[in-house]
Amino acid sequence: MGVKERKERQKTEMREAILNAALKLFSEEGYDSVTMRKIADKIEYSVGTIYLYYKDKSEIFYELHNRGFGEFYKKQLSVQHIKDPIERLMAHGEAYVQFAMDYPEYYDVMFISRTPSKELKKNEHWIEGERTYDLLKLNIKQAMEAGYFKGVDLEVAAFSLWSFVHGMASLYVRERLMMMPTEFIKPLIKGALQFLSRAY
Amino acid sequence: MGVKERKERQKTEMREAILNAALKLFSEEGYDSVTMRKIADKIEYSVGTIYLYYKDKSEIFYELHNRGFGEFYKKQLSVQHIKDPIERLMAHGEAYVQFAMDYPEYYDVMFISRTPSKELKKNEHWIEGERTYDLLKLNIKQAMEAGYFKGVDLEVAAFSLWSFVHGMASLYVRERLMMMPTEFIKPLIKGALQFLSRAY
DNA sequence: CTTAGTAAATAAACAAGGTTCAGTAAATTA
DNA sequence: TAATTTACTGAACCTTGTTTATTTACTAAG
Repeated sequence: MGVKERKERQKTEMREAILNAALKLFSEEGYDSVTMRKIADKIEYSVGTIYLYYKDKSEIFYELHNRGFGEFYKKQLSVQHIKDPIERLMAHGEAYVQFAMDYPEYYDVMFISRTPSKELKKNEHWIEGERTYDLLKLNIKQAMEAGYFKGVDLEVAAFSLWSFVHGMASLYVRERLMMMPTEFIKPLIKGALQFLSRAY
Repeated sequence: MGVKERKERQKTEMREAILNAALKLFSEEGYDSVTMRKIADKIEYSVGTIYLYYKDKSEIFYELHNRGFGEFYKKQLSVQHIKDPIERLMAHGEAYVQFAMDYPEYYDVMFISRTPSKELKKNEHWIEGERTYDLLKLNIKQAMEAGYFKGVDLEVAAFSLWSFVHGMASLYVRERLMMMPTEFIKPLIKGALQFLSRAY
């Protein structure tokens, strides 16, 4: 009788397998050069099978995009217990970059990869990102209440901090820091976060 | 006779025509949705003809990319006349981001795209970039001599400033600012540059 | 245990795009 | 004018996303 249940389970397992294969391939080669046939090969099924589980290639992308944001948000929350608003902001920034370094594939899909089908879901999928952006703004606001960021507009501050960490993250993920010795990168990032805090 | 000369001239004219058509199309529709057939249509020749002048689609792109790099460096230099080191640094940053906004396709290959041919041009490529990174360091050093950046390591400062402008540029180029009204983006960038200068 | 019906998976086919190449036309040279 | 070289063409090839007709595997009723 557990037939229906088993089928459900198998269906999600299949969707999972496709997703895993796709994530690996996307981060290794980028959206464009990943073909449906490569994904099919990786999971050892035929091409057509994938279309029984996902509408098209971009749907796979968006699913990964969403999961990435889920993980991401959790990481960001893990820093909220810190009392001092400045320390919390620093930790927030460090968690951001650390996420990119730990899960470069996800970071790539979330913030770097060219998004397929331009107009299609433009608004809808930013909602995911908005949560974490709001968290950043909250932390900045609290720092403001503690006397920091004097005379700075909240939107400007949020945009600045985001740009800053995204800059480091994306240079790292897309291997534009190759001319720096690996062991210097982490200290450089820490130093940069400290440098930025001079502006708080 | 000027036959040879005329042929040379016609050859460069043709290459130029292809480049112009391609640039127009690239900036209108983006690299991926520009087809060789569209370029051919635009210059009113057959598809195959293009391959007599350029090895492949990416060569057209790289040619444009190189021109972009030239423009880039010029843009950066155009700011060097500014006396005040802080104003100069601000203008430097603004020129950086403005370049990315004016030539998003160029910026993309220079600093975002995964490098297609592995080692092939990696070094040569970065040498181009190094020029402008050195320019940034020079400007920071001069600001240091004028009493700014007290207690900040030069490498950290350069990395920070680069990350910052690259962050803004790449969010813009890869369309991650879609949730902001277009007319707010420019002021936001200006505000961010001003905010960063508090750390100087 | 059979068998009709359903679900899952496949292979083949299509369209669109980058690229190649055999052939044609035009220009040049002799 | 004839031979040769150069420029160009467009059909054909290959890859990739997607669809569809068909086959295979499974399920459940009789």
